Amino acid sequence: MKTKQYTEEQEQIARFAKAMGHPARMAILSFLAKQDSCFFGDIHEVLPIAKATVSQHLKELKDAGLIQGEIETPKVRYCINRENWELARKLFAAFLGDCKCTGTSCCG
Amino acid sequence: MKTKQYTEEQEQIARFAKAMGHPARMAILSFLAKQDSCFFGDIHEVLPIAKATVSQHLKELKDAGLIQGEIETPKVRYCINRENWELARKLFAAFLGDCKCTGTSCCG
DNA sequence: AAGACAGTTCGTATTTTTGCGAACAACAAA
DNA sequence: TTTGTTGTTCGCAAAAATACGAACTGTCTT
Repeated sequence: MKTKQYTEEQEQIARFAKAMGHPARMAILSFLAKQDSCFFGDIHEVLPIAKATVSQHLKELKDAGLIQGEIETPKVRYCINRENWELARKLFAAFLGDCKCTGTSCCG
Repeated sequence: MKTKQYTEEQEQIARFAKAMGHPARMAILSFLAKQDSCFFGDIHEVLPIAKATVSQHLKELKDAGLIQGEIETPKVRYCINRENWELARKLFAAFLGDCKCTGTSCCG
């Protein structure tokens, strides 16, 4: 049907997935997931990109809800947003675990 | 370090995530995951976008390895690529299940 | 007041993504 | 041979993503 939009769940997973859809952002998330928290500078240090670009990627991850940051003058502390991280974990697990394809009439 | 690249795992998750990072593609994957397989026309029918656009999204999902398609003249049958789907399931589960953040020194 | 420090924001350039209609290809049916 | 059916590909336009240096903000330190 041409009128129907996408479900809220599809859009939410797409939002999370889009945020995770860049190697630099995956590296940031990996780095943050390994510890309780860290500063912008620590993140910048392990990435091969300019600080302005790091800042932009952090903003996107924050907008997607996967991380959060707070000023700890003169630095900025970033960490995983545990609540949404858990939501993402559940959504991806449910979605990817729900394939009905048996292969019996499948391509290949 | 400015010289290091991203890990293969980070790039692989990013590839899958990028493919899933659009509502239309999530809708396609949802639709395909519900059944063994279906034709292009069935997919086009449930999406609010032009067939050329649907074809493009299908191509991206295929390039990412999440689906596969085969000609069944005069139609084209699409289905989930079970092998990579399972790989994606494992990668996302491992990644999202591996957060060390305790909240003890976390923002918020 | 002047610097130094830690990040963010701005302006800009390049590339990629998204979307569509029109044209096309392949094949079956009339 | 002409027509119809099913999708893909092409060409284009608009929007978004990516990346960077320069400039800026706010807060300490001197």
